[in-house]
Parts: sequence; C-alpha cells; structure tokens
Amino acid sequence: MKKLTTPSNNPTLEDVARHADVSPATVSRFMNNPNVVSERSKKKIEASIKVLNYVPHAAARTLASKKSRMIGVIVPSLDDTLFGRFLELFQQRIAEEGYTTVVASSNYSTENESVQITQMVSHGVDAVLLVGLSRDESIYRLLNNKNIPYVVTWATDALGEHPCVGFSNHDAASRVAEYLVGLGHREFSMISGTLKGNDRASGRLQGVRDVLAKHGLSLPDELVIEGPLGVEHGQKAFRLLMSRSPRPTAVICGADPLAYGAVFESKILGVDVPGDVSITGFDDTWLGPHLTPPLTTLRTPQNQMSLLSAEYLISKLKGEDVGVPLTLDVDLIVRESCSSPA
Amino acid sequence: MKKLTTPSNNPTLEDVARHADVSPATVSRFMNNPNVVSERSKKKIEASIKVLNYVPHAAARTLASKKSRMIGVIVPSLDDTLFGRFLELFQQRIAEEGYTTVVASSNYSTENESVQITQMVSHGVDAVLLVGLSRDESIYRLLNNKNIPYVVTWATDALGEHPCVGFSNHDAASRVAEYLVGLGHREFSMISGTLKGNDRASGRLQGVRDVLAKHGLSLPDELVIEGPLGVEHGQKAFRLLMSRSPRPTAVICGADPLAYGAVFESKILGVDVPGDVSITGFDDTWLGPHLTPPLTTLRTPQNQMSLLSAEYLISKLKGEDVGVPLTLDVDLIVRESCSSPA
DNA sequence: GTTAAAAATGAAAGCGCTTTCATTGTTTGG
DNA sequence: CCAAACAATGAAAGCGCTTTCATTTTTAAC
Repeated sequence: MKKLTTPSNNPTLEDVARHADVSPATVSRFMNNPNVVSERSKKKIEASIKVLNYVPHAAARTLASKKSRMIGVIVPSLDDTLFGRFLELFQQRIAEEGYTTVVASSNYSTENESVQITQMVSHGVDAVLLVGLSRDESIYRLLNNKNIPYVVTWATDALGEHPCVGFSNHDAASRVAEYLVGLGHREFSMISGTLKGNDRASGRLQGVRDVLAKHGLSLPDELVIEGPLGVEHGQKAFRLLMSRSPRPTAVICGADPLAYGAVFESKILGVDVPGDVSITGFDDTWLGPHLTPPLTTLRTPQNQMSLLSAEYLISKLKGEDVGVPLTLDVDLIVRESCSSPA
Repeated sequence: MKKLTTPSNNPTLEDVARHADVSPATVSRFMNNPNVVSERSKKKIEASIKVLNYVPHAAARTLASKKSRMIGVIVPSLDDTLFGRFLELFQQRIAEEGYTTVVASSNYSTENESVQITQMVSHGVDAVLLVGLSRDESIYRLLNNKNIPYVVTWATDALGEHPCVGFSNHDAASRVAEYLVGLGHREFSMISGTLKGNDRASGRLQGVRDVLAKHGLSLPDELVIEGPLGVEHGQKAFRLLMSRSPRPTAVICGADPLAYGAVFESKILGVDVPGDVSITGFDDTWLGPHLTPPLTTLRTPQNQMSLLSAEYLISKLKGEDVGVPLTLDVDLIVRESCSSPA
C-alpha cells in the first residue's frame, strides 16, 4: 500500500491547485476572498473543486488562520424545548454570517460546563455563548486570555463585568410575587430549580423574597422545594407543599415544567386550581395555554435574547466596538391559574 | 508590539516543553499516552501545564493526527424534547470515551442537512450520527470516501446498505393501525409530518395504509393532513379533519406533538375523545400520560437507540469489526384516548 | 562488570492550509 | 512608447501538534 499522489481519496488544496494549474496560494485566495482572483483562475478552480470533490480541511484552516468560524454554545440542558428553540434561532442567524454553531449541554453542572468550555476553546471556537452568570472565575480568565468574545444570556450582570443579553431574574420573579400579593395571598411557597451554582434560580428566589419582605411577609425555607427542573420534581414538590400546614395558597414555580408538574399533581390530589391554590410558572413555554387551568406565567424574551446575543457576537467578531447590550423586558402573562385566596 | 517568546498569552506545547525542560515530543506523549513517559517527566510536565495554563490546540492536533475526537450529530430539530433527551444520553456515553459531541439541527430540511454534514466533515469529525435514512446519495459517498463511520437512527434499512440503529417506522405504524382496526374503526385519517424527504413520516403512513388495505379499508389522500411536526399543525389538521364528511372516527398522528394538538383542539371543538373520535400519538413523549384523556401512543426505543448508536460508533472507531446493529422493538402504549367507534 | 533488551527521549519531517513578500503581467496616462 | 500604478500570481515560511526513527538511558540477566 504505497501513498503516492492519491488525489482520489482525500484531495487537498494542493491537488486542486495542481489540477487547475495554479498555485496553492491562488486556490486559497479563491476560497477566502474570491474577488481577488481573476475570472479565468476562478473558473478553472471551481471546475477542479467539483471534479476532485474537494472539501477543505477546517482544522488546517483554523491552524493557519487562527480562525475557526465556529461559535460554541453551552446550554444547561437540551432536554427542554426552552433552549432548543433558542438554539435554532441563534444557529440560523449565526449561519447567515458563515459561522457554524457547535452546541453542548452541561446538564446543569458547573464542573461539566467547565470541561465543555475548555474543550470548545481547545477546538478553537471564535466565540462562546453561555447561559447564566455563575461559573468559576477561571473560565472567564481563560476566555479573556485567549481573547475569545463571549456573551452571557438569561441573566444580567449588575456589576457590569460580563456582557449579558438577558433580563433580571430577580426583578422578573418580583413581578410574579407582586401580582400574587396584589391578589391577596399571604401564604407563599416556591418550587425552585436547584439553587447551587445557578444564579438564575437563586435570583428568582431572592426576587420573590424581597417582594414578600417589602409587604411584611416571608417565605420560610421549608416552603421552598428545590430540585431538578422537570415535571416530576414539580409533582413531588407540589404534593409535599400541599401537606404542609398552614397550606400555602400560592405556589410560585421557578420554571414552567415545575408548574406543569404542580398542575398535574393538583388533579391527582383533588386540589382545585386556582380555587384552593394559585400556581405560577416561569418562561411561558408552549404548553402553558393548553393546561387546565391555563397557566399564569412570566414570559421571558427568548427570541430576543437569541437574536441579540447572535448580533452581539457577530459585531464583536467583526471587530466593531459594540457596547454592552441592554437589559430586556419581561411580561407577566395572566391566565387562569391564579385567583384571590379563599 | 513585538512578538517574542510570549508564553504568557497563548502557551503552546513547545512552551510547555521548554518550561519543563523536555522535548516537545515528550510533552506530546504525555498528552496522548501518559504511561510511556517517565514519572519524573510526567511530574515536570504536569506542573508546567498548570503554571502556564496550557490548553492544547485541537485543530493542530487534528491536523497532525488526523483524528479530531469529535463526533457530529445532525438532528432534524432541537425544538423538541425528543431529540434533546436522545442527545443528552448519547453525549454522555460518547464523552466517557473522550469524544466531544458536536450537534447541529437541520430544521427538517435535507439541503440544510447536507450543508451541516459537509461542514462537520470539513471540521474533521471522526464519526457522524444521522437521523433517518433518506438523504442525497452524495452525502453517503462523501462519508465513505473520507472513511468516516456513520450510523443512522430512527430507521432501519431494508436493503442493508447503511448501518442503522432503529426500528421500522412502517411496522410501528402498522401496530397502531391494527389496534384501531381491532377496536372496530373503519373511517381513518392521519395527521402526518411533512412527507417529502422524510422516510420516517412516509414509512409510518405506508404502514397504516398497508394494514388498512389488508382489511379492505383505505386512507384517501384528503384524509392525510401533512405539515410541520408541531402542536399547531396538530390543531389545524384536527379541525380540518373534523369538518370532513364522513367524519373519521380515528385520527392517527405521526408524532406525539401532533396528537397533543389534536387533543387540545378537540376540547375547543367540543369533540369527545375517545367517545366521538380516537386519537393516537407516536413516540411516547412525556406529556402523553398527563393529557385528558391520556394518550394512546407508540413507544419508540429512544434510550436504546441513543446508547446502541453510541456503542456502535465507539466500536467502529476502535476499529473493532462490529456487525450491523439489530432492529429494535417498539411498544404500543394503550391509554385512554381510543375506544371503539359509536 | 558486561552485554542484551527494554524504556524513555529527542530531532525532524510533515499534516493542509494561510499569508507575507516578491515577482510577473496588465493597464493607464503622458 | 515608456514609466508608474495596479492587479494577479507564486514561492516559501509557518500555524501547533504528532509520529517515525534514531539515539540515549535504564533495567535485567548472566
């Protein structure tokens, strides 16, 4: 098995050059900046590429040019339409600029996320999109050292240290709590995502607590049930909450799936929603309006975040000096899962 | 701005070697096969890596070794928990072997998919996971030319041309149809995903048709409503179907979200399920049991596919000569959305 | 202590591309 | 018709790593 000139198998740029009877440099120019090569060469090269079935070797390109045209995205979970939709949009916009999106899931684990980010950096991504602010400082250092632009979504940075395209989880949750207080609720409870290492979940909890405090109310720790962000935890937590006495009249959920679970479980327990207890969600995902009762929830600016974060990174990569993006607004979507307490 | 020896910014393997006072080759060995370097060198190198904050340059590695340790996955959509869960599992297993998963969504478009695959190949992925069988022949040629192992999921290949880890969409849909026929239904209809370029959707349709034919029944084209795989299409299609006369007594949905939509719409229309009409789903996704009525659906072996396809690719990458994987079983999950027609 | 075998290392040649710099060919204006 | 300016090209170095091959060091065996 000798390895001679075997353009058959895996043609390289050099094979194309030889076949088109131009220099490798010209082929490279053709690939990167076609309008600097003559029509004549262009035609020949195009033909050769087609004939040889040439596919450029991205790793070699990355190595030589120090640009990978890849953008890394690490989301907490793929097992959720929330980030799925977000990603679709982002990828679409990013693709228009000729970038490839590579995505990985951290499974809501910071350690896992660190590994993923390091791997992406190692693979030479030109930019990174992150969800949430809280992660090891060393990650930010790495990104800064390597001069890799990044943007944080689903959060805002009060300290202004990191570029964020997002909303205030604290204030958003406050909105929900205010609404419920306004309805006359006094006995609150919350079903939350895991708080540790999750600035979004803890921000939401704090938002609720601050509002309650303002009104002379409180949310004791026993009435905050923490767990994974899924329907099952919503169900279990709701069941637990309903066994507490005094029984809370309002269940604030830190994410829609938790609220779904709560509503499902209310059926099983024979608890009337919103008659006996009011339930709220967070994010306004697709199922909300189809639930019985339809879910009152907080709409987060998912599409906006997707697009604006793409825009931000694109500008950044173009070298434009973009300011830090603004904080986005959220909307309280009032449906029928809440009422005044009996 | 001179560029001298600046290990500060972006340390290379050479910097590490210099700092550890060994040759680059030894550092490389340390990175790839630590047990061939002496304890002494190992210690020194480890220390230097830590001090310099060295992150290997994956593109350079790929170029030199012709291995990227990346596995590409192209799914039809990320906007769906179906593939999300699948991906999480796959990624997890693949990571255990030291591979990185890079995922992209084709948005249910074959052209789009071709671009994505080409890009992944260009980026040097070591293997590829694909969903569904139908795509341009040139894609398979590309993969074969470049000698990139791939596996197709959510399908089986009757011709045995491509390695598949999946189930027969045709037979699975047949199961559903048989069940409904057994219940006494005669007037069938189907809400399907887009058929063009989607072997899974068309396989399912054909499966239904074959069973009906066997029983002397038929499914006319007007009673097959084709569209995007979402709740909205399910709703619209169901409404349309209910306006047909004779009104079908069974609505077979090619995917769970379509069935969700149908059930939601039935509430709005005041159509009783399963009294007036029976509805079935496909895939057995999480919402099914929580619907009113709980959805009868067909459980596809998602976790199995995820794990087995990972296993297949891993073996293939290790050079083991694995046989083509087997066809997996599906289960009909009978809940309460079906009954005998009035 | 000596020699053979094994283990650890280093030197150097690429991997496939981009990019600088120098060169050649082509216009344009006087 | 020639110089100046510009457009298009080619030669060659190098991106950061792996890997072969040769060399040195260590260990084992007698």
